[in-house]
Amino acid sequence: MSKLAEIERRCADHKLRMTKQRRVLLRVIAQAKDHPDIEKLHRRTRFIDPTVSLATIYRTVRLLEGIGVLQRHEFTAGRSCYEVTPKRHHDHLIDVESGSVIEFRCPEIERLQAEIARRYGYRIIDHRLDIYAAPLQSSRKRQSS
Amino acid sequence: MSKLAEIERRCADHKLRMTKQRRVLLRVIAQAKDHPDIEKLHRRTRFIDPTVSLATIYRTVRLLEGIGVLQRHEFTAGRSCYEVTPKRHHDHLIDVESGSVIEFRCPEIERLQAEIARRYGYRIIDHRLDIYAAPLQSSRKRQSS
DNA sequence: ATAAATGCAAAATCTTTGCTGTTCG
DNA sequence: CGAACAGCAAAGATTTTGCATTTAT
Repeated sequence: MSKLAEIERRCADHKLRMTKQRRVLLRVIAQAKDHPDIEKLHRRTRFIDPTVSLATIYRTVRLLEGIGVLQRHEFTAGRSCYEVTPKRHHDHLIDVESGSVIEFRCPEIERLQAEIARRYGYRIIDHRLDIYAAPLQSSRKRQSS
Repeated sequence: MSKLAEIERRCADHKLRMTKQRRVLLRVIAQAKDHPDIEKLHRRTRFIDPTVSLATIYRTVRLLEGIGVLQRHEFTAGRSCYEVTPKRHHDHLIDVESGSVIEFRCPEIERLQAEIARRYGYRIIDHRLDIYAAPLQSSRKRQSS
């Protein structure tokens, strides 16, 4: 099942009406390989259908976050960006020079977090681990390790 | 050396002028036991000296962040809050019911992060680990474990 | 048919900034 | 004295919302 079809099914499950604007936005979201912010989503959506308004992007993204289709991040202060909620959780390493984002998993860190929460008498609802880092060989082509 | 005196010294080191408004704000900052946002800082400062303006809070907080006296956090979207940069780094567990914040340290997690960054060819500039959690016995007095 | 969704513009929030007058050093 | 700082109000930036109209089911 394609990512797009899967998202559309989840929208249907939640009784969201499939308008033409939403169809376009969902397509943009499903195709995104990065973590676009609202402005990017709007631009990409408009490229396909210039009539889609900014307000609709905001409203729809908010809905999608509400039903768990999208996940919001705040890599830079005062501006949210989004990704389709991944099947398996991952955290993010943000390249402070290029702004690009690397996704990584570390079950060991997850385990330690749960342990910490438990120690204080809590259960984890959510967590966010963002690593801001600079390439070891700055401003050069990076060689593969 | 008191926390306040220490902060004032660091301001002097950076050639910041010690105005009456700053003196009051620094006192508020040094006394804070929580992670106040701009509005709280303004309110507390005004309580001591009602003439201090919001713009001054913003400008001074920004300066203080710049010289490393303050650290900014974004526990809730679209609103920054601050704490005096701690001597030893720690992360945060946010109680999603009360909004209160628990500070914790986990060197093991730090180590794993550094390892991850290195694996991808990066060195860590900064990182943020916020755990959002609910108390195990919700809405009750928590007993010590 | 009707409840939901859209577009537009206005409003709401949070933060920054231009300007003028004041103050620290 | 001169550069830095303060207050105020206006401007920016991002996000939300009221309202009239359109659309999916």
